[in-house]
Amino acid sequence: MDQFPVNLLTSDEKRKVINEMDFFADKKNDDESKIGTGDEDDANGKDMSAPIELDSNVNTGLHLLTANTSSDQSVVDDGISPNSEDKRSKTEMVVLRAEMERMNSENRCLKDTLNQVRNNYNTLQMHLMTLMQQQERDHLKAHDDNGITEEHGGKLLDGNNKQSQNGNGFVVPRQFMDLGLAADMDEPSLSSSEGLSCRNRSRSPVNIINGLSKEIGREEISDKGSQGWGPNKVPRLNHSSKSVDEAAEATMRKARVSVRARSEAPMISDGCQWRKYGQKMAKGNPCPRAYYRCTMAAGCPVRKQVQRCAEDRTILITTYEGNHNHPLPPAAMAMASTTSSAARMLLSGSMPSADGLINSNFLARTLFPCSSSMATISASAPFPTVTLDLTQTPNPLQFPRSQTQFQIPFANAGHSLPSNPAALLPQIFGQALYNQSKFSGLQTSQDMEGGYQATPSLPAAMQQGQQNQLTDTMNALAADPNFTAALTAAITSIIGNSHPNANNTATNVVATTTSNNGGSVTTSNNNSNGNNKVSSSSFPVN
DNA sequence: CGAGTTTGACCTGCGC
DNA sequence: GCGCAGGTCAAACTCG
Repeated sequence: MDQFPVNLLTSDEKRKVINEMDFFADKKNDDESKIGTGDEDDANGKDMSAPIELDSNVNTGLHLLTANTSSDQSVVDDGISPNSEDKRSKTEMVVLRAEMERMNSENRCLKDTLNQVRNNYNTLQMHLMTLMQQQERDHLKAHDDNGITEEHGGKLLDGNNKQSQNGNGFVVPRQFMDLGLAADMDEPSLSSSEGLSCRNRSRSPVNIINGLSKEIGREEISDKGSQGWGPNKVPRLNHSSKSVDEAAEATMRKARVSVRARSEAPMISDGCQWRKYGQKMAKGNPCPRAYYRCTMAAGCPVRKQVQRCAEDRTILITTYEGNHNHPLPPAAMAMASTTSSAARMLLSGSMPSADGLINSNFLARTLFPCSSSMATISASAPFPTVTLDLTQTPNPLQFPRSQTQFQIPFANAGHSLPSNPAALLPQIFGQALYNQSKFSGLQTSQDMEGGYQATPSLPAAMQQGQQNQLTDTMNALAADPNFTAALTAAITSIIGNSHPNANNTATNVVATTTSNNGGSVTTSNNNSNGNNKVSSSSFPVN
């Protein structure tokens, strides 16, 4: 392994030892694999599993290499042979120290990567909101200018247009960028004045809410916001003292994320615990609509409605509202972050305006760049609603390469869809946002603490190809089946060390088996919260 | 016995 | 003001 190149050097070249170990380790692996300690030049994941072996093999390896081997080593042996035990142990110390250093740097690198992915996601999400608002303004301006700039943005906003291709021939969600973002498209840096001004124009949550109230033309921050959803009656009675945060939350609760998925099961498993509090016959649908409330924490405002589609009763429509007020297990976080992100994006885009259709296509392309029909936004609904249609299973081959790789962790069980189809959504969200960053050249992490260093000795190259390396890193990570578990553990440690329901929920998800037969997602749920009983008896389906 | 479900009554907003 | 529809409440009920 890494000790091999060290043997080529004498003790007074220790400094070079450390440097060269990282560079030559991979190339030397082929030779080393014959000895039995080497790994292929694979991703970091394999290296990460190596240290234990390495520690126990260091001495042996050194001896083998110095004493037993072949012509390549003879020269080295000549150099080392006069050494005393002392010198040899020093060399081993150097090896071990360097190895530890390398491991530390890898750990740091992985941490940085994780942090960067997370920060990128958040930053891009913020930026996306800003861009949507700017796009809306630009579009309105284009309307005022009687179509002068329509070619730039308007035509591409056509809901039926296809993915545009750039000069390189790869498919780019061009609409995404053309929504008032031409400048950013050309200038691959957010540090441009355009980007800064764009950023400066971002609305605070308060402004978003205020704007929404005006744009929607009705009092979104009305008493009703908390009226219906409050698990207790306190908000109902406390009208005048509503804080801005409460108002914001009320507005957020207005936004809905609807997930359509084929499922014979009465309810999709999303990692949360729900309690049914009502059922109603909805107009125009022979199937009753069930109302559930999140019971993972007292007072959690999140509700969901579950209803079969009237046209195709194999389709289950689950509509989420609100944000959880408690830590979530990873499985639940998937859906929670999805609904939260979608709601935020939705609310920042003033759906009910005339631009609803535009933003609908915009978000649809964002979510599902290869399908224009998988995500729609209803501007006519009483509340702004994002509908994510998972019944039209996208062909994984149609996804951009990196996007497909985001499904890899879920495909471990041999399915092309995750056990919880909705769990795929945040990946899509994140990937879509990441795609935007790639295509628009957003660089949001240069100012991160310590920067992103995949290779400690290549700091300059990192700035240049940060996104590419991030892509590579993420691809490598995604290809590693251990990454999901590691990421889950990391996220879990971030959002809260011990959530009482984490294990339970995770178990539920694991117990949920999903098969994907020609786009039909069949879910059998072994979860023990009793929702199956409710729903199976409630829905006149099956 | 507690947790969860069922179901009719009730509340609220909206359109006419 | 009235009726309708969506949403919630809460007592009764079921189940393990």
